Amino acid sequence: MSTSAFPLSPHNHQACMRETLAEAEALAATRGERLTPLRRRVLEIVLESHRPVGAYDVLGALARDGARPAPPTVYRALDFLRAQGFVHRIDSRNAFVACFAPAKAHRCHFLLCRRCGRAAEILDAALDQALAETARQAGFAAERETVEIAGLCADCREDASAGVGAA
Amino acid sequence: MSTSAFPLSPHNHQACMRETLAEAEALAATRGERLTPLRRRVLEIVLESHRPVGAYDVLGALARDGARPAPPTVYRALDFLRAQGFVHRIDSRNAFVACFAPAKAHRCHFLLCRRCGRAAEILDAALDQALAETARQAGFAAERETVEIAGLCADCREDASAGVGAA
DNA sequence: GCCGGAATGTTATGTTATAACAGCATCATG
DNA sequence: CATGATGCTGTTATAACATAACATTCCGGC
Ligand SMILES: [Zn+2]
Ligand SMILES: [Zn+2]
Ligand SMILES: [Zn+2]
Ligand SMILES: [Zn+2]
Repeated sequence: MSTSAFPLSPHNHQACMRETLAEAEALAATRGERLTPLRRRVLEIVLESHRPVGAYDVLGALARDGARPAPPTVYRALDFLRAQGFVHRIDSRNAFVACFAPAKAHRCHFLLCRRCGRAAEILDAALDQALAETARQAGFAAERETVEIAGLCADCREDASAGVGAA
Repeated sequence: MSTSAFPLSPHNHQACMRETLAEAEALAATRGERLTPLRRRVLEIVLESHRPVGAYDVLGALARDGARPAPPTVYRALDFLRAQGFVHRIDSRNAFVACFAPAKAHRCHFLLCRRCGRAAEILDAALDQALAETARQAGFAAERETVEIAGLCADCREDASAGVGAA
């Protein structure tokens, strides 16, 4: 289970998916929540990459499965997965990304690479602290945070400086 | 010109608007950019409150003026105003808010009150620092940041704890 | 088997945003 | 003044994202 800074470039993503899915199933069972076939399938679809996917991308993937669900079906599944913390929403992209550490309570802060498209969850106590302190100073009671830093990830910076231009 | 933490509850907003608009005009002139009547009017509309407004709200306001522009007209004006830093986008709300300190270079970080609806720009060096450090540690080259903290502002916390329920 | 609640299906519509091209204003230049 | 370049705005159409409202089905408990 990779909780590290940026999703390790060459990692065994099959195992990464499998483990995360198992973790989600265990959590749902513990909580008495029902990870139904549809919800599980939607989670699989979102887990397939570390890139945010749109709700209509999920819809398309389900359609290729043979089912032809309408948008509400997908949004409901995503709502459930979000409520369970299995999936997060990327506000700046109107898209959804899987959480690869759903068991660990955390705030949802992201690095978004504009080149490779990957979204990495940040787990940084100093940042959490700074955000909390900012709110405190303003007398503001924070309830939810959207923190999304867009730019170039380390891998893509290297590629770019090496003059490589992949499609 | 109020650059302070949360837009001071009882402030002279007419003056606040007027000064900010003048500042924007001066900046545009300095930069050789054209703050046309349409763009200026859109800025006025967004300046009318410290609350984020949707593009279609702006469209509605323009319609009430008598013109009946189509969406692209509004989005183009908003794009211009954003490029000039006169307006910021609130990603978590698909809405736009005026910048009341357009002359000052700054990152766009917001406090969003769910009760009064106001958006306050945060100018906090420690937070900027923490975000920069987070990116640096990941080897990430940050280009744009979305930082939006939603919750209850100080005024609204007081009102709530006083049991007051304003419309 | 029957009931009740949860999940999903279905239809329709609402909301946000952009592509593509047409027309017009403004301004420098000859 | 004509001319053309540029940039702003208008217009039409459509794409992309999201939800309301109601029907149906599934599934466990009785
Ligand atoms: Zn992986
Ligand atoms: Zn990258
Ligand atoms: Zn004001
Ligand atoms: Zn408030």
